[in-house]
Amino acid sequence: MSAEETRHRLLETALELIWQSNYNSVGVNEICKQAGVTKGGFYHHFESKAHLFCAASEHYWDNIKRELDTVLSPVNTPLEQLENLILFIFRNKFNAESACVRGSPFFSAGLQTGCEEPMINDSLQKMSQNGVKYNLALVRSLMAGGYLEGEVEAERVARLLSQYVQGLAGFARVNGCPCLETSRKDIAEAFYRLTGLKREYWFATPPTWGTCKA
Amino acid sequence: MSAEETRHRLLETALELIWQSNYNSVGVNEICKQAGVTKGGFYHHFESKAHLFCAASEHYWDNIKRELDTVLSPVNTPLEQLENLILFIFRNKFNAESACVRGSPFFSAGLQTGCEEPMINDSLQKMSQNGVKYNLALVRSLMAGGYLEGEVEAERVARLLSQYVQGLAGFARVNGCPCLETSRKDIAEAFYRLTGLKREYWFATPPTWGTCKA
DNA sequence: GATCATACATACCGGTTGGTATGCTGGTCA
DNA sequence: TGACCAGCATACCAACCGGTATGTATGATC
Repeated sequence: MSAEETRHRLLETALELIWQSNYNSVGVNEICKQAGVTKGGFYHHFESKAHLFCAASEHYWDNIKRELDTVLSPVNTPLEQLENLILFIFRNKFNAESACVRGSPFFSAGLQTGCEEPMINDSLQKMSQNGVKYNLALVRSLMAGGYLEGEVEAERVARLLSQYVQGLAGFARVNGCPCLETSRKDIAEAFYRLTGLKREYWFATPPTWGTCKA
Repeated sequence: MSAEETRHRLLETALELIWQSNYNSVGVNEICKQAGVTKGGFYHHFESKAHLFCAASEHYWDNIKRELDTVLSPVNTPLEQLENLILFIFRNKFNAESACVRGSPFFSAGLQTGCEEPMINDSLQKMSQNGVKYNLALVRSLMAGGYLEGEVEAERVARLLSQYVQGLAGFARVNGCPCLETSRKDIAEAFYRLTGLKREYWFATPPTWGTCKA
């Protein structure tokens, strides 16, 4: 196993484990064991657990960003962008194969709060604000296209969307995820309502990005 | 200090501490120290940390329920109920004096997830579903009063509200809470949008329950 | 072939965790 | 007056935590 691969596996494993629970309850030992790396290896690549977390969150965002840029690509119409984003969030929050809730460790970053490390809080904040930016872009293009009704304050609506997305995973995790179709409808309807999308466009646009497995 | 008072102080302290962070990162020692109770006292009253948590969540819900029954009292009009609930959530999520985010440990229960104890997950689920029930009652009375536009599926909307509330604290915690007035407007607008409240009623109803300090 | 840095592996550390065993103390009751 | 018991207080435990000190295998460089 090469050095780069070791590092990569630590990042991915940390994501996967924190994904399933949270920062505080995932130990370095567990990450190492799961990744097949010894503690010496861990601390060779990362200064501390907090540093790993920050590196992992950046690594995660790199992937997300690439997908989001596709989802919200200008080649798509605003309505398609909206539908694609809904689909994207749905797919990132729920694991269709195992019908369990993954919960997106950083996008819904608040789940991790409560740790004192300022470095981590900064990292989470950056991640969250990145999400708001993409929502803002979407809302603005919907506005420009005349798809929204009433007067819309774009920044506020973008924030509302982020707040909602933030809560999605937590709610689903606590209450279980009995019906994936329901979850997807929930997300869609929340986005329609929160953006103020005109009724005539509700559930009117087939998604163009990727395929929905559920 | 009487036995009942000791127990009560443990419950309250546990709430306060978990409030500020989460279940995993709050230790029994810290709870005891903060409550002025020794470990022997703790384990005299509670079988385990998990048992304390469950008892605390029930204790918390007892208080919340009493407030919610006032907030959503039938003597208030549906619009007043809506505004009161918004105010209630605002006051429970944000601490006006210290301008910090409290985050309501059980109402937005998902913040705590990631611990393996099934007993705790059950407790959180119960708490979350209680919240949905109250949202459902509100939506139904808004429906009956003709305050909503379009066709509304009450259960879904109630769930959307809970999902949103769930995310509020997490988002605010991560991103800070620079302006309380903004936060309150966010909550209000999200509730108006998610319920589908007719535009003519937006920000039209002065709250009747308690007073807003912010 | 000697040198040397990278990339780990192993063993260990002090501190903290949830939990327990036991001792003590003041009030209740026969 | 002595037995009894709830209601703690104190001391302690094994397990685990994040982190470190040190040893070693391996490939590149001169």
